[in-house]
Amino acid sequence: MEDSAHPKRAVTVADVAKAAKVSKATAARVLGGYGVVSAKITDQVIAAAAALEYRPNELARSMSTGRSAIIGVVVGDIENAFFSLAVRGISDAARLAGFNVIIANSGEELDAEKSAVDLLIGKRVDGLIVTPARCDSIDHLQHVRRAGVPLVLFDRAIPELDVDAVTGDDRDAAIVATRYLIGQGHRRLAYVSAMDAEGGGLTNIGRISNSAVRERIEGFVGVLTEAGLPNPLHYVRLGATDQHHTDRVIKRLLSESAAPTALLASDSLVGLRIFKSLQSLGLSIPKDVSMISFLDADWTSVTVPPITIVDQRVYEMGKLAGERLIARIERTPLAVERLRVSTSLVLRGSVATIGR
Amino acid sequence: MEDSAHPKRAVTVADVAKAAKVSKATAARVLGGYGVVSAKITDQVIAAAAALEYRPNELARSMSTGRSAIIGVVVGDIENAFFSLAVRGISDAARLAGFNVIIANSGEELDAEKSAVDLLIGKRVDGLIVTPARCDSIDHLQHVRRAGVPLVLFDRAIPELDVDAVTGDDRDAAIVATRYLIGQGHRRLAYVSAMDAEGGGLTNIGRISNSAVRERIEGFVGVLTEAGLPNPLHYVRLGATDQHHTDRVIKRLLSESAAPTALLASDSLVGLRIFKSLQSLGLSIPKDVSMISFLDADWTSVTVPPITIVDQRVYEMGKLAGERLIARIERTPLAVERLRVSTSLVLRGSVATIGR
DNA sequence: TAAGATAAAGAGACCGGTCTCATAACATAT
DNA sequence: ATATGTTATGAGACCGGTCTCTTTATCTTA
Repeated sequence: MEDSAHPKRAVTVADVAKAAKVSKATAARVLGGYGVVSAKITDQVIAAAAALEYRPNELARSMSTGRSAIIGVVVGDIENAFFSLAVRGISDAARLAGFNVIIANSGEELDAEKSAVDLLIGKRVDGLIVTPARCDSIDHLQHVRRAGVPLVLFDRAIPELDVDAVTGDDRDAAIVATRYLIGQGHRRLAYVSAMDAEGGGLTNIGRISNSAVRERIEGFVGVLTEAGLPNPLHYVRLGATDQHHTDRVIKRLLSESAAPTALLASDSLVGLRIFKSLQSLGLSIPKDVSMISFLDADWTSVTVPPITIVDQRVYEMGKLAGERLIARIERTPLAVERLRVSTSLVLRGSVATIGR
Repeated sequence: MEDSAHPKRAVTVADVAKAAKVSKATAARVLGGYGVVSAKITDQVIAAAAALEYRPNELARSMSTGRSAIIGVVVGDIENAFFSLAVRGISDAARLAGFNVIIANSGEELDAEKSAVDLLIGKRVDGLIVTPARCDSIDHLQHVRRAGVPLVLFDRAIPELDVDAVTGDDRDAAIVATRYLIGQGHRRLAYVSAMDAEGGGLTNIGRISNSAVRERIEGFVGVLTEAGLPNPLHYVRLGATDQHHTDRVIKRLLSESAAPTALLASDSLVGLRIFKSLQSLGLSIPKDVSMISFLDADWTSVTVPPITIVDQRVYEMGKLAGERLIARIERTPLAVERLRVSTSLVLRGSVATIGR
């Protein structure tokens, strides 16, 4: 009984060596799978290791080799379907190459992101995939580079940082979705994002610190402008951070004199909140308001009507990021680039055609 | 340029010590935050460390202290909302206590689970939370205990293994849901699970290797038996592993002569698949068929009708598991126990009252 | 002012692997 | 028989921290 009371020093190569009556170096060669050892001795060592239930101490191994076979991932919020799908893609790529994954959550907060990065560097991960919360604070990321740890940005690019990035083709996605809505006869469209509304209104798109958000808004605004629609910036609304705030944003938006007839949701969480807001306002989709959401989330296909979405192929994005990072870790010579994963519009039933 | 070309040996305490003109031991005391050092020397060392951008090597630290401040988590499938919520609960508990989390996926397969456990033990995690894929193969888990690593089981208990477990109150949940359906006048109910149907039919409940699944089925069958309803085992259907298989299971089930009027889905993924199956069969919920799903997933509240669910409070389960493990790691004296997190039935609109 | 107590800094072993280099044993060539 | 090469094993340094033990400097107190 009380197994755990005796912390029972773990079995080491030295123990195995002694049991097999060989030197530590020889036992290590067998157990570590390197160097040359005769068949007879190999068997002895393996038998001894099995008898003692030897398990290598990966920590010690990492210390001397300098490689941990771990890749670190810093995401905004694991609970978000976007990230959990991405993580699966990354994990799959990692496993295929013999790497493991440590996940850390930033909660989209810069400080948490910094300490997560520090911690993972401290654990001597072989490489890092980061979803930067902001693209204007890059000291900690530059330090990663200076430390010689390969880095791949995910979902958001930072041009000033000379490093690989895997993102969706956000501008294009927004353009396609917006054009589609205009094609269906909509003339007043709004883009709703969960980004924190610092100060409230949006004045300068260029200042948006998150490239994915910025590019989508640029695409959206660009199409509106190109179509000669008035006051596009007015139709970009931020701050849909939770159900309560979303309700407020949507309510205000729809009670304005030139209320939009179609809404574009920046991600599936915002989309779900908007859907619920509309539901609670007693509005029917798409009769009263049309909507399009980003990300092919579970819920979008079972609502009435099912939601037209921009499919981001997040799993592929994650896999690509993982593969890219591993290529860097293995020093494959590659130019630094931004990999864009194309998106596609999946038409379902949440967009009405407006008569002309 | 080419920062990463020079792998640039990381800065160590020795480097900092040299720069601060003190001994390695003294620098280590300052940097490691232990022992006693004068204010003046402390400042010198801190300044040197900052100038050199020293980052402690946690690997080395773990080697000498024997503690890694990491807890390992082996889950069935991160992509499943159940697990990603649980992981958030675990992570939150961990962060509060200064621990980090490594997540490994088993894909609900025993071999993958074994190697994940081995790997995490190899990384010298301070403790382990495992969702055992099967409750009848416990060698690898027993080895964890023998290695002196604290272990907490999650979602599924294994009585033969004298170790803490955090689960939902699965039997009770199934009983409450089943009784509710019967109370609404249903007389033919089916329980549909994603568990692999080895050989097809279910013959012996006691043999089900997953305690959560078994207890729910026991609860379900128990209530049916108690209500005098015929042939309860016949109404337990396994193998709803993907949309295709679920379609087949549901189609067959509903085309039988004594087809059920209500379905109980074992988790939210199965629930979603059932919902889609019913939709594609042109059946209306709850007019044609009633259903209840486990887990308060996103999609369940936005369907028409919204789905009545058994709320499992997964976040709390995860948090509890994390806290329990940390208590074990810190050698808090506690009796080994099974912690059951109670569930509650959330009535929405997917269950019809059948006239009598 | 010398003896003892106390505080601060240094020296070096240790954790458990990897890996270089030295050595021993044996085979082949001259 | 001696020189040379090849191969298997052993000895021990090293990775970057922690931590014990020793030494040195400072402070009391008689």
